[in-house]
Amino acid sequence: MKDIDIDQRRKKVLCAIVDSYVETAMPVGSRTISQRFRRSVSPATVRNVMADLEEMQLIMHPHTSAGRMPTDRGYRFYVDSLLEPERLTKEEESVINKLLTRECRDFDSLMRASSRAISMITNVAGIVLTPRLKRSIFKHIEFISMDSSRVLTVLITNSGLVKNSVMDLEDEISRSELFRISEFLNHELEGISLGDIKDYLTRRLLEQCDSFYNFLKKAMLVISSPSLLRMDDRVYYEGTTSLMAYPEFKDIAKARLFLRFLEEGKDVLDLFNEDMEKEGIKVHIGKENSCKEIQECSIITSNYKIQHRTIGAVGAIGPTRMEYGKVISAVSYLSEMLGKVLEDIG
Amino acid sequence: MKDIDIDQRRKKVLCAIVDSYVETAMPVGSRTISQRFRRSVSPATVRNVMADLEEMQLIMHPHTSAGRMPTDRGYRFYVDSLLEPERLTKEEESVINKLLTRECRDFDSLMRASSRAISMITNVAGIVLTPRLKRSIFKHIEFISMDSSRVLTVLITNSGLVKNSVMDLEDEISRSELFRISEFLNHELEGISLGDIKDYLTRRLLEQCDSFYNFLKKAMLVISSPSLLRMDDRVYYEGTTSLMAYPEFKDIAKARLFLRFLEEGKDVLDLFNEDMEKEGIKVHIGKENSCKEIQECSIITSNYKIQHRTIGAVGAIGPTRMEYGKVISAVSYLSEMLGKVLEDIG
DNA sequence: AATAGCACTCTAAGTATTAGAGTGCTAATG
DNA sequence: CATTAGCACTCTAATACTTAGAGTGCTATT
Repeated sequence: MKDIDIDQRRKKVLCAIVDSYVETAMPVGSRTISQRFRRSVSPATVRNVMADLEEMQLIMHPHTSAGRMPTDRGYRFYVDSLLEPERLTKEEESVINKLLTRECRDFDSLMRASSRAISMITNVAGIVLTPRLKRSIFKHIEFISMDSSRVLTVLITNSGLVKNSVMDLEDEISRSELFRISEFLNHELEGISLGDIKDYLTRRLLEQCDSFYNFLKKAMLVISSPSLLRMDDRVYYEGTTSLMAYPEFKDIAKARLFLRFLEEGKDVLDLFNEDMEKEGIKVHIGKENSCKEIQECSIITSNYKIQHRTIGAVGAIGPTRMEYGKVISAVSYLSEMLGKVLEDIG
Repeated sequence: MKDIDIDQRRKKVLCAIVDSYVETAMPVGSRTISQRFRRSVSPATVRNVMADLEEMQLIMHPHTSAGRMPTDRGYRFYVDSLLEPERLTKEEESVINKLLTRECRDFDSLMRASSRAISMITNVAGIVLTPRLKRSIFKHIEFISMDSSRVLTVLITNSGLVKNSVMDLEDEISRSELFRISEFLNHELEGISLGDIKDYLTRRLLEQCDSFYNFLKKAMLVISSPSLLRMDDRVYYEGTTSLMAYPEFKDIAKARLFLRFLEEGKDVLDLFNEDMEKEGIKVHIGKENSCKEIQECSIITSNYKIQHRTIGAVGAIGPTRMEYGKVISAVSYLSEMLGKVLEDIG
């Protein structure tokens, strides 16, 4: 190893430190690294390299006589520059495939199966956001009379999401009118994204006059029913129990704060929504996260798409000390598969 | 206190031990009890009573020089004979009411709000089972064409549960036939419980002959679509994070087993299903539970009803050391309210 | 530049000590 | 006779003390 570029060696050492620390959760000593390289370098040399890496703030000391562990910056460098892309094994892929196809009948199950799939393969918590209603595309609407004053609206989107909501009509609109409205909407809104519907109808409204005007207005009233297009974006997560086995969560108070953070859901939702604007795999490491509850955690996210349109996001969360390679591949693969499954059932 | 029936005193002491232990989680000494009775009895006397209670296996010693704590039998006696029924405060009731009415638009939210309501008020985990499909009553069915081969079935029950499921038709049944089938079913099945539908149709089938026979057979095929009446009974639970604050869960390994137990869900479902056959509030204390993961926990369950028919169950789970009075009232009140809310939206 | 050697540091695990909370028993008391 | 005071005894949990060993950083050597 003598004639290797010094920077190359630094990289290798950092890599070894990360790998070893991820595996054992113990600060890594120079002896260990030396052995990892089959003694082709002495511990003393490794110590010198380590001193350099520490100066670069890529690794740190918990105390004088302890080994080194990666800093957030260290992980960042590892993820950006050292990690070569890997694929899940055939077995792992088939676990995901089976789970998704088995549970795809019902939307709720599919979401839960997806988050469970990630957590099973990566051993960290899996997170799945339901398809954003606003990004989904209108497919069909149908009104079903429940009793004298109430109507069940069934809205079908291209993501296979069927949204039921009950409307109180109070006799403003007759049944026959409602039937005409549904015919009109089904014809008119084909292929329009739910987020654009109101704008679209408003524009139509301005173009029209007289007799059709009132009809359109009623149609608009119906489609604007608060519960119908209301965001009920939900965060599914699973696998927190596996997380509790990590030494990082041995302090139950910390574990509790973390769980509360997930249970609360708001911040998770915001984070994922923000990430959804960007393409590809996103990685947030430790202190890079603005929420203090998860500053010792890392989050990996990815979008899933239907017909090349991003409609939702999946991800994983666990301690900063995680197997980034595997988690990234799992999140990536799942996002792809979930898109496909949704496309099939949509 | 001298001239009080000796049994009466034992009861009071047991009661005091339970109350104090529930509050502090520390074994209760004779001094403490004596003070609780404003020194009307001396610690020595209390010690004698305690010795009796211990002989009856209602309380125990963790070790010689520690105070007493209730045994499972002790809690059982406390719950059955000592606890007088209490009501939630107006504030607590209004917390439940607000939560349920605010989240009642959508079924999933309602279930989650219910479990959260229990956990918020009792500080233990709240559990809610979705209305059993088989116990619900048929209200309306509608078929919506999705594409050439698939049909979305929308089944509405009296519990407001709207069940969507997709059917692959493969041209066995024409659209017009399907329409006639829905009209037939809507007319015929009014008021029949979903669990009885198959039997009912089979009976009808045997009565009929010739032309109508084939029609009935197709109707039956449709209603028997595996995903339609398939049990997808689900367990909602919330409030596990509050649970983690209890000293009982300071051992993270135990906490993990417990969480896994809930996450798994199967055993919870079985337990609640079994309890559903019985009326009123059911209490399972510690070792009375057959699942070893929860033998240091107690479970309180109650049914909820629509039109006097039991269709589901709610409950709470926490450490045996819980405020039984409050938890029982909360579960009881919630089950009542949930039934009402479901009746309203059904 | 790489390595061996060595003094030095710090933790974590094990051991010892001790204060005090609480008991159970016995004898005294109204 | 039920109740109580007194007292010796027990056990825990907290604190302090000790020590082995893992690992470093520096210096001298190859």
